[in-house]
Amino acid sequence: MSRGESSETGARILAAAEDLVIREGVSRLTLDSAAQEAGVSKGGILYHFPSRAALVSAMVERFVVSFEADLVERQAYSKEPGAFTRAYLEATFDPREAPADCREIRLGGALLAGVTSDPELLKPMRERFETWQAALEQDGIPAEVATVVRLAADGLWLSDLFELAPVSAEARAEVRAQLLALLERAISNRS
Amino acid sequence: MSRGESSETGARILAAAEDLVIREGVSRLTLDSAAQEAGVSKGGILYHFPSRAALVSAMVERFVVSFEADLVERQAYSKEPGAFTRAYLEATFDPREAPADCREIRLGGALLAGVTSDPELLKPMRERFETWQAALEQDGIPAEVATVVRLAADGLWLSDLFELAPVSAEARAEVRAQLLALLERAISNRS
DNA sequence: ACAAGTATACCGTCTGGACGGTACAGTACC
DNA sequence: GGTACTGTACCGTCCAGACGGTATACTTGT
Repeated sequence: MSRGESSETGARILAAAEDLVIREGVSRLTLDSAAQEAGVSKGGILYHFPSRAALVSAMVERFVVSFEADLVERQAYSKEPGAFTRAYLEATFDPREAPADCREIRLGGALLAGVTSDPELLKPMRERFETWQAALEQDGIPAEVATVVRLAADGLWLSDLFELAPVSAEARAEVRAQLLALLERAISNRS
Repeated sequence: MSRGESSETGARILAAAEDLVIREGVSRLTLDSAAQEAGVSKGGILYHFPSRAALVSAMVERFVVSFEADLVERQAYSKEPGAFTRAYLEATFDPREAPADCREIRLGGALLAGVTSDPELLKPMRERFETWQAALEQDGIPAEVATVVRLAADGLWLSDLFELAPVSAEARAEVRAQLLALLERAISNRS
């Protein structure tokens, strides 16, 4: 289907497209603008990604895989109860790429927002969320506690994305502590 | 700027546009499609809303006002601590228009997703969120508890909107109970 | 009372630009 | 001689917005 990021130029195109999407949103991502951003011709883009949709799809895929990797890393293969829930919480509250604009997080939202026209493009993201939710429910703590943590984390993401009353750094730390306390309580209370 | 919904036809256009957006997303809202849906000509639309952006903007405004009214109604002017937080929680978990697909909630998300191209259109929504967040922080309970509730509610909204591992009705009730318990604990523990 | 003028509420066509995608000829490197 | 492009030219579609027109109601001067 698409040569994608297997090649050097393909990866550069993808990265440039991501920059563009983060800066201006998916709706402003055109083949021409992406070509310009990547320093490549339009033909060059279509050589690597057979259509605009394929390009967007590759971005979604990459985003999902990246967050997934973050989760795995944080969990560090711990099997303790609540480990996955904690990883999810921390991955959202203290993103890896803290520097300034938190590229990855913003990208996800821009993508999320931009692909509503074509539900097919959201499919990989939907599938991952289902997987994560399932993992949360099997995390050795009550499912409703894990779900509360997940929803709050997702809510934080939402507020960051669209800048809907974003939570300040201090408040964020307090909220994080509150959720961790909830988590600890659930761990020590389990039967 | 726009005659808007002050007239009968203006309101009909707005309602028709909302239906269209809920069904197909903002990207599919064109002047032509809206005209057809409303049983009005394209010129007729532009008479009431001077541009497509004005139409979308009116929808955002209406959505925000509607949710706001829901909050006020649920709060019923109670001044008890946690009243606003509880109202926010319940407005999200048990939407007024329960029937089927919950029109209002879906509309908000479709709008949210669709207006990323023009950040200006989100402004009224941003302002409201700031107001609500401020109210939550002044609700007579610790701000971090109120914020956790808000974030979880927003997270639920997000998951519904994009169908990202949506929470089942039973799980939703349990999560709601969990958050209410957190709220009650905060109320009884306040100094 | 009645013509003339004016404002309101639309209708429907046209245009110009943006964009996705195609086609293809050419280039440079390995 | 194939792989990896560049560059240009072009097609078809979609769509916002402009614009000229129309029908009806309401006002105003006489």
